[in-house]
Amino acid sequence: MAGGSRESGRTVTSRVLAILEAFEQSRTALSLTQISEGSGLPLSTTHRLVAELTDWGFLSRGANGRYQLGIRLWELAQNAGRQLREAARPFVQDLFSLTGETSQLAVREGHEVLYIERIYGTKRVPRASRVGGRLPMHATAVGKVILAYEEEWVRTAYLNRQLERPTAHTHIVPGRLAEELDQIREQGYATTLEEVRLGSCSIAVPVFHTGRIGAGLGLVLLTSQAATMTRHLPVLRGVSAHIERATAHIPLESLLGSHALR
Amino acid sequence: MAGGSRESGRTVTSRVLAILEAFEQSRTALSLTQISEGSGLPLSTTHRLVAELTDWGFLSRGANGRYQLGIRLWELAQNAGRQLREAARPFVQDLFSLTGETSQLAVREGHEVLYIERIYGTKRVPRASRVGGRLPMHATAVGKVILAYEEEWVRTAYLNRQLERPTAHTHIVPGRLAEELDQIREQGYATTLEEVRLGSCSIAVPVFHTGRIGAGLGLVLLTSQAATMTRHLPVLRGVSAHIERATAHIPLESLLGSHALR
DNA sequence: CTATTCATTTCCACTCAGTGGAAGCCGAGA
DNA sequence: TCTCGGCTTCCACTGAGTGGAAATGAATAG
Repeated sequence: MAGGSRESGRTVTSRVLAILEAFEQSRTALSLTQISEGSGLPLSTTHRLVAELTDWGFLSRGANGRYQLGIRLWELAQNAGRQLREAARPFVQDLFSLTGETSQLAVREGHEVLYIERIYGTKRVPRASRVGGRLPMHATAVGKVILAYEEEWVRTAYLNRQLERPTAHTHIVPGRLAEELDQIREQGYATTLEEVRLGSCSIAVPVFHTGRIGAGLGLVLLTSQAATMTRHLPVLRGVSAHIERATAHIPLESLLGSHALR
Repeated sequence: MAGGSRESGRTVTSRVLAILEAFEQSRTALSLTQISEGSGLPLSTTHRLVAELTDWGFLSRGANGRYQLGIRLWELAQNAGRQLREAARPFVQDLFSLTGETSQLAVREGHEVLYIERIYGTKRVPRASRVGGRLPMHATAVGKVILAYEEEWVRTAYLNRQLERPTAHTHIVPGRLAEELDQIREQGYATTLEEVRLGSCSIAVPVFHTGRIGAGLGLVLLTSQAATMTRHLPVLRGVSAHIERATAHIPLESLLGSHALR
């Protein structure tokens, strides 16, 4: 396993995966040439591999000749972390039903939070996150609450970097952030106010798993609701406790902390 | 492209994909040996490829040494059909909020319905389908409604096979099914009564896209509700119309009908 | 503590699948 | 008709991939 392999050149496997990952950057369908450029592979090689991936349904080709990730890939990937998501989902749904606010569940992946569940209606949607999407930890409530309860070395490593600043309200001074995390751990919840996107604020509580922090459960609200956000705390805590119970028996080592801190 | 390639042996790509697909059969984590058997590859080959997939996060290894599909794969695959799912999701959420019943959206994939959205709370859950899961079309309301509006040759091809029978209530006589499909097209909705699983019934309406049938939108209820199911029709139709409007601009060729009828 | 068994990991000489430059093709526009 | 850009096909070369076999490790019994 040794060091990084990502040099995107040696093995066939790496070429195949590089092709798939090329689709993460752009949200539109890609032409063969674009895939070739995005993956750094010669055109003819790309052509051959793409054709085979398409055969298997891992890529699909639209009417315009462009390619997209295929439904087979999606279908297959639904099995990843399925136990966890299926166990947690109805509770997140309950959280939404009880609050009427955008509800989300996220875990840490490296230096970011990865949203694994997100429920919202057609009404208010100040969306920044999405299921399967990532955001920096220090800009989100779920991220901060996870970071706050993480082991010390994770916190330290995290703060010891250049921190992104999505909006002018994002806290990026390491010292003050460290204090904020301490306070979060004391009070048992985290909040943000327009730190990832203007117009929205958020609040989140921790979800524990086998004694360690496992995930963050939170709500996103319009900034106008910021003052009264904390009224949702009882519900958040109740739902969190339910999720903890429902997922206690599920082995997560494979999901969490696997990618340490890249 | 020519004929089928699935012979699971020739190319490296096929070996890699065979390994990934090995995880679809079993819901538990797999040992190396199991993956080797499941994919039909020699152990040492499996070992090498699995190691590389793990490096990339497409597989992950639990504490017990067993492998599972990795979160990276899931994350990547969230981009497949994302436009469609993100557009439709809040409306399915609304359907759930308005009815309080398990709400689902499904498309046709070959001879089966593939559930792409499913929303339910912690209460009643007579679950048979799941997001990313498949069921035979003739046993489900969403499936029947899709089949009913499909082009003639699709219907014919479908009925011209041995039809599975999950429960004793499943309709599997081709002639009678054809009649039922005609009736569904006339009345504009389909129902089932314990046809996929005892204890539950369902009702579904069509969702059109560029003039053709695109998906099925439905509810699953307890059998005790069967008699009054149709009271949800107005809501179902309203939500369906909203989904049609919201997805009209999204190109779907790449999703639907791609895998004709395997 | 040793023997046995079964799963995983490592090794390495052989060879065929994969490669990619180049040429051919095709459709759109001038 | 000619041109251009992107896609597809071809094919001789070669090193990435292969897989049998042996080493290692973990688990259990004797």
